[in-house]
Amino acid sequence: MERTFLQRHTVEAAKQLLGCRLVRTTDSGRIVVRLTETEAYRGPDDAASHAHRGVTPRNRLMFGQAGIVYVYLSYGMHYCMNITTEGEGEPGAVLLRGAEVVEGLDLVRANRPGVPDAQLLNGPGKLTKGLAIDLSFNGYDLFSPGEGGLELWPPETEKPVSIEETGRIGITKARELPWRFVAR
DNA sequence: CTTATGATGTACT
DNA sequence: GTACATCATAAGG
Repeated sequence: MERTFLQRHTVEAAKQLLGCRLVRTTDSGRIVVRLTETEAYRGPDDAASHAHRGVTPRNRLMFGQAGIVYVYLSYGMHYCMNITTEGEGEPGAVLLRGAEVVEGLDLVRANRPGVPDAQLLNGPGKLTKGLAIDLSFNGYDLFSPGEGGLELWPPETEKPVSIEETGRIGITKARELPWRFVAR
């Protein structure tokens, strides 16, 4: 996987991330998931985006280079994970909203006690909890050499995933933009 | 300093 | 379907 994969219009990047593998390595073992739900967030043209009104300390990563992990605390209790997109100075990020477990099911279960398998990772806060991703990953470079416990791998097959396109979820502004994508 | 708000999840009716 | 927990952030005074 290369950084150029994300150096493009965020909507394109959000679609191409579907089917990709996110690999999380911890002391307890390795978790591999397949991304099944993403949402694109841009800048001035996107009223629902954190970057809509320019740079702030929180959203600054959205304005930097692509391939950086952007994590923030949502509603005071859940973490949401994004991957930055576009070029330097052009704001954009893709919110990871859902995934399915490919490897390490018991590790994910351990992170989500009492939850049925079908609901382990079907939401942005659930995904970060299941993969044990928190604010310490904010600013993490997916493409820097070395071991950090998180990697992005291409889809396992060349076969393109079929994509369902809908309005975004859980926002009050710019709901009409069809920037949510679900792998079918 | 103060205050309103939210890219959510869970429990409950 | 509705209620609510809980706090960093951003914007305003």
